[in-house]
Amino acid sequence: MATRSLIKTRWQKTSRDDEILAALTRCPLTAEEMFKLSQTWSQPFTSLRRVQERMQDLSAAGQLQAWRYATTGQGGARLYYKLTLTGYRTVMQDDQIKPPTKRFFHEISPGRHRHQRALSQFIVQTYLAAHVRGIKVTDFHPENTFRIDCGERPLWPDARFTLMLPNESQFSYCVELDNSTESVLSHKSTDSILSKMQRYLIDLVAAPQSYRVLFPVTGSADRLQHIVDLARNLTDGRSFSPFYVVLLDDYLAHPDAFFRPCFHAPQNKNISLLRSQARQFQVRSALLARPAFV
DNA sequence: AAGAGCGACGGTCACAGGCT
DNA sequence: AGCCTGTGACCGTCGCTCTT
Repeated sequence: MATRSLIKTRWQKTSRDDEILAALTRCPLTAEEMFKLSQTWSQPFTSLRRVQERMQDLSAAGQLQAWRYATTGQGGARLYYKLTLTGYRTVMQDDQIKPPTKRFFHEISPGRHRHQRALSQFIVQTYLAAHVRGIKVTDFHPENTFRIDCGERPLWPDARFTLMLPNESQFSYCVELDNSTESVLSHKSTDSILSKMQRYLIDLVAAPQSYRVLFPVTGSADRLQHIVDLARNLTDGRSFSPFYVVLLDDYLAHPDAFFRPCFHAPQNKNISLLRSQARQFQVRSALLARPAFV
């Protein structure tokens, strides 16, 4: 038998290791989240235990590093894994490449744990939802790596990605995870939801490729309603709004998340993201010459 | 104390590649 | 062809840590 100490000193990369490393370029993940995500791979893991073991082996090989989430759930604190610089260079196949952000390989500060956990769950679910419908997720930008210049201060979405449907139509999204830590309506704060929506609307007028902004909400249904109401006020009188709001728990509840009526937009309650968007896409194509917003 | 996550360890099985 | 070796996947158990 191959002992673990041998693996530590002589690590051999498998195709599954490539998937693990690639997944961690998108966001930090726990073993449980990696197990879920692996169901979209050609060789899914068959047990959580095995995922933990492999992540441990990769850590011993210097490819990953683990820290504990300050959880409030039952049982011990979960580990979350991030790439090391070595691991990042392995997956990018470039031994000179620089980190995408300053803190990309650093421990997450405790104040960000809830936000990060929710964002990672959202991203994993997005890949699962795409997988069950044969949709490809392309052009993925992790948190703080996609800059949108608009107005006096740039926007840095929590994630940015494109969905490519089997019929080759494409939809792009920015993600703004709402942890109820920012005020919804504040004309002073540049981090308020209002300020972000205004800046997205400015950018969408000039953007060469249209996109939607998703607001997964970890808080209450009231919070969700406040955000939907704000979007309605901002886009009142227009045929559609680029903002889609969803309770994170609803989004995570079923693998077919894109086609379940769990999203809320100013013009409609309980709609599915892709069914409604595919319809809008046809309308938009016909009216492309007309400016869309503001 | 109970429950959950995880590290460490020892084991089996399958497969690939090298050697005789 | 048969054997040996190395490796990855997988399984079960034990003990530790942490939270409720």
